[in-house]
Amino acid sequence: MNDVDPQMLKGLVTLLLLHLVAEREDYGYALVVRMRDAGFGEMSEGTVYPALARLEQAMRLDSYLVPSEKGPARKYYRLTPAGVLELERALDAWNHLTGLVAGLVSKEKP
Amino acid sequence: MNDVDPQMLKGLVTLLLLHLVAEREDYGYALVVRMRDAGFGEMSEGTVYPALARLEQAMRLDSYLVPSEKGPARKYYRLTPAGVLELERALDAWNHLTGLVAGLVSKEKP
DNA sequence: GTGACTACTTGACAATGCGGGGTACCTAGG
DNA sequence: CCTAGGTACCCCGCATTGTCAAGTAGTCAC
Repeated sequence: MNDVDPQMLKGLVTLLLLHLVAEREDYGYALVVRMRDAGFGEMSEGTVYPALARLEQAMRLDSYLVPSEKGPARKYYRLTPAGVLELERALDAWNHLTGLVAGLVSKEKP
Repeated sequence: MNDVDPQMLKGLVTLLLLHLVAEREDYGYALVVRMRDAGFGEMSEGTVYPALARLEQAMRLDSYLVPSEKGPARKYYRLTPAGVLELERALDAWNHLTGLVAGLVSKEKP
């Protein structure tokens, strides 16, 4: 019932995609579905595909095509070593950020 | 020693500013300093002032000038009723978001 | 061949953080 | 006087990135 603020998603998509791919190599459309299932329903293909392309161009991911019985070939993504590092970095940044915010905001019930 | 990912800050500045002003009515420059002290050193005046202006234009904040002994007049900000609601909404969105991410990411120590 | 589902891509658009510069006021040092 | 520095505000251009809509294609069922 709750929407996620689109602006708050910025920079998070990277973290999410790297994490999902780290869990299991997958292709774009499936990643969209997995994010939808995880509660990020607002994140549509127009968000995910460009983000994947950026990550690939930045050498955090690489890809390989796998033919599908049901439709066009699927482009699977896999973490590069740089991608693994980037995932750690992004996770640290996220934890750091949530820590800071929690420290600020939770002054009403100490 | 850790930088905050600029992209992850998007949409969060609003929440932070509303929260800080809710804690204590304050003026722009002081808010910049308070954010710096809170660990958001990257958030410069170029970020805060426009954000405050946006919030005022959106009727979440209103402002009044107070002369200062040390420099130009200070523009103090105060929450409007809509600002209070917006703060709650932003806080809910933030908690919702961190909850979703935590649910996704913390599968390595269940 | 039409429709539906899968799958990827692209483009115009908008929001917003960042950096640098600009204005102005005051105090203190030379 | 004039310069430096701290306070305080504002604005512009830039880059990043999410959104929405449209487009291309393949497969399958009717």
